[in-house]
Amino acid sequence: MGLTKSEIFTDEQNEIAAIAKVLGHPARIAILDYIIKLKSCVCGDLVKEIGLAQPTISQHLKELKKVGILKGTIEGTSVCYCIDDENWKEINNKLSKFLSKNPTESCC
Amino acid sequence: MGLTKSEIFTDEQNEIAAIAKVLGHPARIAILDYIIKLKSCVCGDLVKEIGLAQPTISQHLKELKKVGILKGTIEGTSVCYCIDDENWKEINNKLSKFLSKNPTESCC
DNA sequence: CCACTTAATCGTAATATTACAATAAATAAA
DNA sequence: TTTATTTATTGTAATATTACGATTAAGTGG
Repeated sequence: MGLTKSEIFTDEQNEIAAIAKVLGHPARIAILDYIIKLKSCVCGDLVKEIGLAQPTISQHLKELKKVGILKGTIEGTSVCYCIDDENWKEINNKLSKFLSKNPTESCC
Repeated sequence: MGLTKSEIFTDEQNEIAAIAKVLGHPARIAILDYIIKLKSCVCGDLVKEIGLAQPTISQHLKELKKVGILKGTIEGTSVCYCIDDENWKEINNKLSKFLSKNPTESCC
């Protein structure tokens, strides 16, 4: 046990969950907040800005990249992380679609 | 280690993450899908509908209740779970607000 | 009261996540 | 080449999550 039974859910359910899961950590929200605020790429000052060790930030960035929210381009010795606008839109659509599913009136 | 350093993030960041975290499991998405689809309360047939053991479903329901997405009312020997419409709206707003933060043009 | 049904809780095993020190890899600058 | 600088990776400890069997709790019907 301890392992999610993905096989019993639909692809859509697994996908929504996977996206939400990545957004389910304050460090990753903070990283996105920071990158979005600067409106441009950000490199290793995330480590200074957010109070976490460099390997930890690197790990979080990796997860954000894995679901496609971020993309990183190497710039000399540092790496520039940005929002992947296309994917962000798609992710936004998918989550919004899910969130707008609610019936107006629940029974209890 | 292994414990999230919530203190170093803003309340808003922690809140968004907490909501997303709960949505970050396909079983909980499936539960919500089912409850929303029926447009009315659902009791223990979630256990039949979704292929997970009763204690597991119960655990997931508890987490959905914890962040306020669901509310459960006892009906005789069974329990009726519904979307908490007020909270759902608020959660929708908070997530939508976060997702609409993205600048139109990223740098890389 | 006694069986039955339904859901919550407890205990626990398996796995995942979070965080970081240590180290490696890769480029830049001297 | 050597030395910084920057980021990724590896290894690992602490904690959290997921899932479920066993049990408990609480109501229903006989």
